[in-house]
Amino acid sequence: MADVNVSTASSRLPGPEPDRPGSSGPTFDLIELLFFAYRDFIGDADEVLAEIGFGRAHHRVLHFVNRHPGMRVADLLDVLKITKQSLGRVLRELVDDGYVVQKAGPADRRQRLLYLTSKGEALARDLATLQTRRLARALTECGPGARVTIRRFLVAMIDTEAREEVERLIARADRAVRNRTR
Amino acid sequence: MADVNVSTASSRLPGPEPDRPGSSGPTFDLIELLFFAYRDFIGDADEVLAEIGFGRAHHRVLHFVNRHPGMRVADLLDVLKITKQSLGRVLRELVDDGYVVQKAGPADRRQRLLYLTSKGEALARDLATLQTRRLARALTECGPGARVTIRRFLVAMIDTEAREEVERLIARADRAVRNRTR
DNA sequence: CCTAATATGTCAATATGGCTGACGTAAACG
DNA sequence: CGTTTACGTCAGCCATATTGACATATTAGG
Repeated sequence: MADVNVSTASSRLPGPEPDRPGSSGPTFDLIELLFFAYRDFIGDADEVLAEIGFGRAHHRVLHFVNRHPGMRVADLLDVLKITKQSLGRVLRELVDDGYVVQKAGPADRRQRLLYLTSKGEALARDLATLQTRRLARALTECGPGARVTIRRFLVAMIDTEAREEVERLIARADRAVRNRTR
Repeated sequence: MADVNVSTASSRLPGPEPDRPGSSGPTFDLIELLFFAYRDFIGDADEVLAEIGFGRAHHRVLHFVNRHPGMRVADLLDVLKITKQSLGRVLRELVDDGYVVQKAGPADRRQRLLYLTSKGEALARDLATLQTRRLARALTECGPGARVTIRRFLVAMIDTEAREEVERLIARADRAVRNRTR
């Protein structure tokens, strides 16, 4: 893999050379801020989840099923990029506890399309509210127009190969929400 | 290519509608983008780390010790917000493999001040380079001025109680780096 | 000086959330 | 038919986190 070359190539001694890639560069503080920001962003929901014995894995499933009612298990695996064995455990707990239901696909009955129960929707809404609140607060502090910049930045941070799919995913979910609330 | 779609997508109106009361909120897409952006941001380093049998925990320690040479174990625990038992294992591996050294504090000899070896610095630099490169690319795509907005956003996402400490941490590290490279 | 507090390390047990490999079952497809 | 697809599941492993208890050195205070 190309990363091996990176590792060996830059194994020179650290010195006061002017072109040190890690030297406070213009983005070094952003690395740390991203770490702290993401930790706190996730932390809100973690507390709620811990109370009912769930973790982040459950949150991710709740979130995406909520955004994409009727999505297939395979789709979820693709989005989360985990194995079906890993997902299986989490999904079973969510189903057993009455947060998620699975219905056979109308056209292809092998599919187990995923939906949230009202209980699941309530939890997903609570979690989303916490994160939305933090985001809204942050956006307010950044002033108007910041949203567009920040959205563009987040997209630009995603692997170029994955961007298109992510954008499609979001657009499709937004369309679904529009239909539901119409 | 994908970039065309991205630019058209992000020049569109973001989200369903800018401000819709009672809906899933205008920040819903940002929740997902943050998830994907952070995953890919971390993913670069994960690959390198996996090759030498390390994980994210090692990365975090490398990063902060690199930024704060001579920091105490207690400081690290405070920053990472994990238990010393968890840190212990990771730290031992890093020391055993020659990435980190511990020296007794000059004033208080109970302290084991943490430093990177040149080997540790090389690895930390490699990892930082990957993340810095992604960040720099993303900032470029966002145009000039975006950096300020994004930095402000990331700070605003941090718990208000923790912000001051984080800002101090970053400022101190930047100062240290400036002194080292002078 | 002795005791208490501090900084750190470590042992043991446990949980979560990933992973691989192998196998089963039902349904669709050709 | 037989093959492929969509999904589930069993068994075991690994990484990272947790709590609780205890050990050791060193500093600080009455």
